[in-house]
Formats: sequence, structure tokens, C-alpha cells
Amino acid sequence: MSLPSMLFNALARRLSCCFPLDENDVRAVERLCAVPRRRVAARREFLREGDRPGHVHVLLEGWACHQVMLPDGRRQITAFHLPGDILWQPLGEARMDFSILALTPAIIAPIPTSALEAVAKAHPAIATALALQNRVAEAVLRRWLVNVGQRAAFERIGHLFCELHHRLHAIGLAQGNGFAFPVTQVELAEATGLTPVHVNRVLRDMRRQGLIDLENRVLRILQLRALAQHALFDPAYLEPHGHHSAAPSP
Amino acid sequence: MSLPSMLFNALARRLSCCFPLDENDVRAVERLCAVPRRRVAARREFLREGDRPGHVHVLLEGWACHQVMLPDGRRQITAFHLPGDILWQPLGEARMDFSILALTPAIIAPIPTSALEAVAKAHPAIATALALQNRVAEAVLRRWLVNVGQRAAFERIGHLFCELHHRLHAIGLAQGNGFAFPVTQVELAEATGLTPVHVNRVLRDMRRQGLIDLENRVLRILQLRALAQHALFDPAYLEPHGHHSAAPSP
DNA sequence: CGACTAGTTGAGCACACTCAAACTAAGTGG
DNA sequence: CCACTTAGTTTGAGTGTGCTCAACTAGTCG
Repeated sequence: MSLPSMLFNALARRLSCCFPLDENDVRAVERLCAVPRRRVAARREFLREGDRPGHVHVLLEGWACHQVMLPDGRRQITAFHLPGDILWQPLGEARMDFSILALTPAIIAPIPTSALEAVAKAHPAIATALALQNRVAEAVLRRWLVNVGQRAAFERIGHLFCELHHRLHAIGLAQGNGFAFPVTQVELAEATGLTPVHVNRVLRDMRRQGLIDLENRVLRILQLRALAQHALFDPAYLEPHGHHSAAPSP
Repeated sequence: MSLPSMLFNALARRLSCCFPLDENDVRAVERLCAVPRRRVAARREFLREGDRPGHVHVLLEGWACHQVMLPDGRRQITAFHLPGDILWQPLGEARMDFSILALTPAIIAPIPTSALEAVAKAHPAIATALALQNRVAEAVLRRWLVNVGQRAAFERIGHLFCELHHRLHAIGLAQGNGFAFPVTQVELAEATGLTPVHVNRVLRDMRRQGLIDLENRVLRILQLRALAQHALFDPAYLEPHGHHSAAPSP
């Protein structure tokens, strides 16, 4: 709890979850974000597969997601992003292999790649934090694959709820066990590889079991321990510090 | 075809698929790999979830895979790795969130992190190639999620075959449309989120349709175009050069 | 030769899908 | 202000893809 109170900048707050930053680092991050912001409406796809954006895109406010569309219209959401997350970082000639969509009205900081590189060079702690954040994002993606590949519908949704709660809590956006949850059931289905109808039924079951309470875009996890246990959620993959939260499988 | 004939080093060959290396770079990569090799038997899990290995692990010969095990024994393969791939790169205090298993007898080069960093600093092309390889690995992971989340069994397996053919071809390990394929049906099932029984039936159908020929650990794709079309395979995500191989969805 | 691993096939079942129809809430325009 | 639209959620009924359980074959190795 109680993040250092000076951390009003979303990126600095997020990075200091990955690696400790001193006041100097934090100020450098804040300066980095002092660029003309880009405001994006909810449900707008503001970066597209095939694009080659010239800036590092940092999400300062709101939720966003990564998605891949198949030619026949099927759609897979491959990541949810929260304030402080880096949505895309240009690298060489590489094109984006997915699109980015805002899930709420969002505020983006488009940072010149050169500026980020300069700051990373001058502040090793920031460079480390950025690399670790990237590593965690990859671990989350891997976990989603495990989810969709191995788990039943109930577990998939439960695991996703636990993951989001954990991440929101880390950046101070979860009051207790409740938090704003702007994801529709259709999007939840596209993220978990299920159909919207089935997602609805699973949510109904979770409510009946008293595990969650979800209405008006607010999700409250009533029995976090039970939900995590049922979904086989182990937050170790979200911690880049090398602490072990639980013993791995025997 | 015809890779530069001097590229006998698997890592150099792989990296030069991502970004052009000159002779100097190639020699630096070769020196980097001049460390005591680690030989691993087939089916040995040689790096485990929770470990914090001190070296960069490069696969020089053979196949390997990443896998995540759930406490109840379910297992998801999250990546296949081919010669020249980087299996794991230490970063800060981060622990591995998956295990690495050899699928054939394999040869690994454990490279000190500091040595790799020094070479990357002295050879910007190598640094770029490494970053791009990493980016491609992430794109492959994302595609696997799309596969398992959105595609039917036939498409999943077809897509995987197309991906592996493409990657093997790039490093010169596919003669025509045939290549050594050491993956068992059980492993194929664990990679695609299916059961071994169902994988078997899908393979039977593919054979009956004359799409593939798989026996004695050799896979031959008889109708690459047809298979790619049926599996909605678009290799754009495997190319870090920014070329567009096909138009994205309309 | 027995033990083990990998692959193959059959029969029956179930989890999640499809199709279809209400229903609610919020926004829009006449 | 109310009809109308649209997006999101909810429920029912029937279906099918892929799963489970089980048995059997073929190859390999000690």
C-alpha cells in the first residue's frame, strides 16, 4: 500500500513497481511525459496493424487493449493495458502486428524514441525498469496463452479478474477489492477465447457463488482468496523482483 | 535462397535474418559462441520455472520448447525454438516464469550476460538484430494466443505447421517443403490447446486431403498454398523488415 | 521377450457454441 | 416528452466440436 505520494505521473508510478526509482529518475520521467497529449475516444482504434508509428506511446489515463483481427472478422484481444503501460515502442523498421484500441476515453503521451533513449542512457534505473516492464508484459501474454490453452471458461475469467486486480492494486487504482471495469462482455469473450453468451453464463455463476459483484462497469471481487484458488492464480509472473509468492508445482 | 555460405554459426545465421550483419559482426557473434557448450538430452527440462540463470542461453543445435505447468499437471507449451534462437536472457532479479525443455538432443551456448552486452555495445547491428529477434519472438507468442483463442483445431495445427516451415526455411533447415519434425502428437496437443486424440484425428484428415505427409519425424507439406490459405497464415508477423507480404484485413 | 513410448481408432459424452428472442439503459431526434 | 435506435446484457433450446475413456497396434530398447 501507500505508494510514495509524489508519484502523480502514471508512467513513473508504473515503472517504480518494476524497479526502485529515486527522485531524480521520477523527475526525468515526468519531463519525458511533458509532451502534447493525445486524447482518444472510447472504442477508437488509434494504432493499426501494419502501422509504423514514430513515437513511443505511453498510456497515461484510461484503459486500452491490443487486438488482432483475422480476415474473416474473428478478433482476439491479446492484452489489456492500464495507466502507465507502454503501448508500443518503435524498433527499426518493424511494423505493428496488432492494433491498439481505447476501452475508455484515454490520454496518451507520444514520446520521441530518441528522448526515451537519452533518458534511459542517463538514468540506468529507468532503463532497467523499462526492460522489466517489458518482460512482465511478455509474461502476461504467456499466461494468457496458458489460460486459453489449458483452462476451462470459469478459470479463464477468474484468472483474468485476479490478474487485473493485482495490476490495478499495484498502481493504486483498486480500492479494496473493487475497481472500475470498463470491459464489456463481448470484449471479455474476445480476450478469453469464449463466446459472449458463455461469458454471460459464467459471470452469472460467479455472482451466484458470491465470488464477484459486477454491475455498472464496477467489478468487486468479494472472495479474492477463493477466486484465486479456483482459477489457479499465482501472481509470481507479475513480480519482476525475484520474490517467490508461492511454491511452484511439486 | 542461399544464405551467405560463411554463416555456419546458428546464432549469426538467425540474427542476420533479422538485420543485416557484416563480416565483422559475424565474427564477433562467433567469438561470443566460443564458450564451453552444454549438451542436453532429448526431453530433458534443463531450465526451470523459478530459476534465475546467470547466462544468456542460445540454442545452437536441435529443437527446444518453453512450457508452463499448472499445479494440477496440465501443461502448455508456449513456444518452439529452433537453432539460433535465444532461449533465455537474464534481466535484473527476474525469475523465469516458464521452463525450457529440449525436444531433441540439443547444444546450448551459455554466454555471460556481460560478454553479450559488450559485443552489443561495440556492434550496433548486433544489438538491433537481437532486439528484433526478441520482438519477433513476442509476435509469435501473440499469434499463438490468436490461434488458440480463435481458431478451430484444423486451423491451429495448420497454422503452426506453416509458421515452423517459414522459420526453418529462413535458417536453411527446410529442404523444399519437408523438414525434420521431432514434435510428438502429445506435444503438438500441448502447444495447440487440444487433446492428443483430437490432434491425431486432425492429422489423419490433413493426410487424407493430401495436405501433409508426416511420418518418422519428418513433416512434408504437400500443398503449402492450400494449407496456408485454410489456416489463414500470413507470415508478415515473422518479418522484422517492414515488408508487407499480404494486405491486412479490409 | 516384456516393458515402454508413440500413434491410432471407436463410442459416448459434455462444455461451450449457435441461433433466436427478450429486455434494459442510454442516447437521438421529431 | 415520447417514439425510436443502438449497445449491452440476459435467458432458452438445440447442436456440435472436441473431450473422455478405453482398447489396441506398432516400433524400440534393454
